[in-house]
Amino acid sequence: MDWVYIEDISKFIDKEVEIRGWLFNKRSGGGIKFLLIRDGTGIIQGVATENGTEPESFSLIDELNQEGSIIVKGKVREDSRAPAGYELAIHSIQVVHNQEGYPLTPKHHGVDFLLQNRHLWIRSKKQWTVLRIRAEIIKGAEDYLWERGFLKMDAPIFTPSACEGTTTLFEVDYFGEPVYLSQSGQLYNEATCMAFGKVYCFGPTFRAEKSKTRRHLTEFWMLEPEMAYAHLDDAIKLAEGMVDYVVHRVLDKRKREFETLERDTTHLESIRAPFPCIRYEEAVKRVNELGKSMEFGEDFGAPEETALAESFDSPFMVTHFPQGVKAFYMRKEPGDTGATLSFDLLAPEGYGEIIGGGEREFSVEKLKDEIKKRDLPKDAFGWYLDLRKYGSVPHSGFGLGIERMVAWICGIKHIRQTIPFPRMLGRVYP
RNA sequence: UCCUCGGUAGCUCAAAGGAAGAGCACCUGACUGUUAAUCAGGUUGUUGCAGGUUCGAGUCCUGCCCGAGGAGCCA
Repeated sequence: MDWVYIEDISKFIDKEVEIRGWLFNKRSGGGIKFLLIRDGTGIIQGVATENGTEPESFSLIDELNQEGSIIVKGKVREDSRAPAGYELAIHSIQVVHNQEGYPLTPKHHGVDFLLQNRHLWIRSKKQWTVLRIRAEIIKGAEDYLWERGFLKMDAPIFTPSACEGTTTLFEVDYFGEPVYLSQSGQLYNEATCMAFGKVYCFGPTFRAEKSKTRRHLTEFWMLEPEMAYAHLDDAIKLAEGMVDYVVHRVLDKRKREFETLERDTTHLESIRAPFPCIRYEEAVKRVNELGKSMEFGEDFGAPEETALAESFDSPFMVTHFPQGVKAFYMRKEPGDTGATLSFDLLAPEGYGEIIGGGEREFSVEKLKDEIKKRDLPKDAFGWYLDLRKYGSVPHSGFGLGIERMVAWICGIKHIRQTIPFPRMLGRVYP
């Protein structure tokens, strides 16, 4: 008898199969018992009857508890009364492990309780679904880059100093020396892209900001491509092309998951690159027209960003931010406008900034000036300045926040549900 | 760091100064097509911690702890 996975069950109609999984829920109707069995790839309803099931297995069902691990043998059949259209006529059940008292009952629970039980919560339908979509989003984004000749070059997590200087860092004792957990792979990407042309890194990044909102984690995953000999326009094209590709691929490959989430995907389906693109000055003007007040030179606050995003029905870009709101390595716009060759890509529906990027400063003198102006520790940037001393070229790239992307695509309000184990202010368990 | 809200049974919540309750989970029983199954019965308490006011505090006051939403900052 073949051990099969539930996601493949439609290929085994009228066949005898074995499913190895866990009891998701059960209902009993006297002489007939319904088991919802999950195996990590899906959920199927198993039906046990007095006539069709071994007597020992049949009576054993009464003692089975939620999330007990079981190996079930039976025959697959189509039945419109079953939740997924297929069900398993159970012949026998082998109990691998059974224990009562599973904390997460199929009822409502509070946020704190669920987060304390995150290691179990990820078994529940909605969390499981979101994390499957997350995996597909990551694979899609990486495939998109590989198909375009990008190589994955991992950036270090221990770093000697800040990439952007302004945000708070987690300090770690490194054999007596202070080092910091990476807040971006950006600077290292610039080195690897001068060696390999087109690269990306994908890893966790850490921000010790005391942010307590639905858009923030202290540990989140960022996908950062970087291209040598590329300008702002090239980075923008890559970013919007990637978002377009990933959205449609996920809609195509994870249709069933979106049905489970009851996510209305009509606006996602209509997304087509290129996206609307406005300069920072225009965005500020627009925000003020929308009734939020905002000065030129400021970055967008959350309410301003949301108002702006609501005036578009697709993802859109804001370009040429002033120097003050962007990192020291962002290249200045030629012609002394005070703007940088930068862009943010914002998701609609109030999900905010999911991509930030631009063209990097490649003149060693201008970069030195900027480091001095911002009072950054210049010794730590020696190697970085070397990149401009030896074979410096224009180069561009961006960083994509995976969790915000997942939240937007899944229509999830809080980013904590878009990563298996969220790290937040005051929460590092489990 | 600041603002707002909250902490009562394993879970979700009610009890507006006067006998601590309900639903779910769990246990017992009924039911051969259930969809968070349903129905009947049963078990479940240091009301976050410390102090105060009062004849009497889950309820009012003070301090602390923990959590949630938001701001700033950011992806």
